[in-house]
Amino acid sequence: MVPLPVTITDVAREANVSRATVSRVISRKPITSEDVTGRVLAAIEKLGYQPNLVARSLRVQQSKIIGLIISDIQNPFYTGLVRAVEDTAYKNNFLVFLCNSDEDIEKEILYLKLMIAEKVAGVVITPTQERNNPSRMLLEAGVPVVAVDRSIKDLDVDSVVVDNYKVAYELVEHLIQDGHRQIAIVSGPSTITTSRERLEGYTQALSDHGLAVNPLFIRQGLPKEEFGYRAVRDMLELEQPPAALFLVNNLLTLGALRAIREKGLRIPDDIALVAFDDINWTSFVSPPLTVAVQPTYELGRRATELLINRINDPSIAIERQVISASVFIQKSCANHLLP
Amino acid sequence: MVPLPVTITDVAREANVSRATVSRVISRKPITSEDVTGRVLAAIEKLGYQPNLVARSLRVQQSKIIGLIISDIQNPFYTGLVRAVEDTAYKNNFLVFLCNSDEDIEKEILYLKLMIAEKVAGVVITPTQERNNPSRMLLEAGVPVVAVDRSIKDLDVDSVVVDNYKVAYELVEHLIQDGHRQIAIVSGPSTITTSRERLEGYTQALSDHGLAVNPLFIRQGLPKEEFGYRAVRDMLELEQPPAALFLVNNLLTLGALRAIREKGLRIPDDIALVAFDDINWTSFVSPPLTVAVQPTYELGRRATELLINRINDPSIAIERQVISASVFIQKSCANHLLP
DNA sequence: ATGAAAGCGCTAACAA
DNA sequence: TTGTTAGCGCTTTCAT
Repeated sequence: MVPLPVTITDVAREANVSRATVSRVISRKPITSEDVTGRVLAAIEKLGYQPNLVARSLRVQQSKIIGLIISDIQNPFYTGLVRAVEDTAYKNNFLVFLCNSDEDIEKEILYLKLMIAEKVAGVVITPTQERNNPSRMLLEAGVPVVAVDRSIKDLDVDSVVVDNYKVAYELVEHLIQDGHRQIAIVSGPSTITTSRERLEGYTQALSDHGLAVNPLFIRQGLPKEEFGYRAVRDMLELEQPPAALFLVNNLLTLGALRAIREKGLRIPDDIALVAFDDINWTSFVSPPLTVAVQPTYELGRRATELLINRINDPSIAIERQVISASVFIQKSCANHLLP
Repeated sequence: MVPLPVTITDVAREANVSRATVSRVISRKPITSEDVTGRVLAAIEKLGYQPNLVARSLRVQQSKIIGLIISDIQNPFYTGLVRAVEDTAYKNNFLVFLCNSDEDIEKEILYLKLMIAEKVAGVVITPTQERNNPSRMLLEAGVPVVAVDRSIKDLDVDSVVVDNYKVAYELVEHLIQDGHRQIAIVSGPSTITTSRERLEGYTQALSDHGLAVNPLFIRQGLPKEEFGYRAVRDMLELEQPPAALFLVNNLLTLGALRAIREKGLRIPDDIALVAFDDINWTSFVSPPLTVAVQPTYELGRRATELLINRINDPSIAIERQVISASVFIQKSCANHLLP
């Protein structure tokens, strides 16, 4: 019951060679004779030797581990992204540390420090703040970083993002073209890249079409279900409630749907709705929602590839990739006032 | 741009003490004088020292990392579980390696070897196979294991599972009490604990109520959306199609819903349905489905606590915790043939 | 209460 | 082609 770990020394003794030679065989250095290679391999097999990666990491001063710091794995949006990171890491023989930061900058900092302490090879992160981001610590410690989904200002890192401004603009413009004038937005705080950019797309679309921006129709809060519910419920109580809603993410949309249902309103007859993010039950909601589906898997895949490329060659140029989201026009935004 | 890592030696020099003393201060050994402690702390602060956890792990022969091997993070069922594992690990100052095994035993083995090689403190796993499970390797290497959601036969490990047999029995019995006779099941392969137990609950409920078990009504395959779709589509083509369906997980249910909709059938008028797993869009499907909601977060939390307890004291008795799932009876199982 | 020294398992110079 | 040796950064005896 005392599991004595078999080390490289045991293998060396068993194969009658030095530890260095065993090491060479393991790392497939093409400088070992067939005879010796065979003996070592046999000894490894016989003893059931597993190399100690911790020792190797210490010695070579870098590990085959990448850190993934995201806001919340339970958000369906991030699930696909996480899966992509894991898949891509797996293909390249990396393991991944999963860390949930919960939009909490202190928690994010704590995890960043742990990533440095664990000497990870690199980090993929959805930064909580756009400005003054603590990821700077990583760079100072020489750990490559890739920002995904959200950007980091004034920090020279690779990033993979969606064209939030443009897509938001399109969604809102679509509502306008359907004849809507009273369009409200429910968004996250402007410290988050995506929230800020989507809000900008919204206001720009309104003013480009000569529509006034009504402050009562702009709600910003924690981008979670609860806030989506409260914001929409409140706005529906207004003297002049909005006729159309723009929800900037899936959780807010969930909350909005709850408020709308509670109020007994129907989509799109009583209120129109467009939103960011696929919600995998979209096709079961009637009518289907008009949404901008984000390529979450692609985001994660590209971010991880970027990171691994940089790990392999830190000198390559910083890259910023922008992917487009696909807008699916569906019935949820029709305007019943029009013919 | 060359980030020179500051080590314990640098701190020692700065504080004019030995490395041993710095180490003592860091690990809060209560045997350092106030004077020295202060100097060391100041030096750490000044130099921005971060301990190298890899070196520590090598030295103390164990890390503050746990491995999590699950079938697929993209399955909503596992998302809550993963989150719980991460939360609990975080509270206890552990990091977690996220590994997707994809029901692939080879991939599972590869990850298990990596966990051993990385010298993790313990592993939480949803084993792919009930029998002859490769987790044996972990135990032989002295790494504690906790099985969650599924069990491992003939291996002495802690586990946290749901009472699948009982819950399945209840769901099927409910259909029977609603007057259904032609009840089909779509399940996973019997090598997976949960699939086997739920199938057993199904057959037992049928025979306890004097109903024959129709082999045509038992479908087993990869527990994914695609198989759910194919299995239900095929059965609906039968001369004598089933009048009620029992889906043993969320993905299969998704597939079933697709097949049912494609066929133009309505629930429960044309076909009744009960299922395992919450599907977060349940409340938006009309009518709401009768489902057994599994306490996924609780599963993950308890499993991780069990694991950490065992890491702290390997001598404690093996524990098997069984949690109950909550059955939500909703309209999806009503029998239109009855008054 | 503190320091000196050894060693965790591995890899990489350097020698042979 | 192979072996010898040193050392990655840390903790922990054992002295003092």
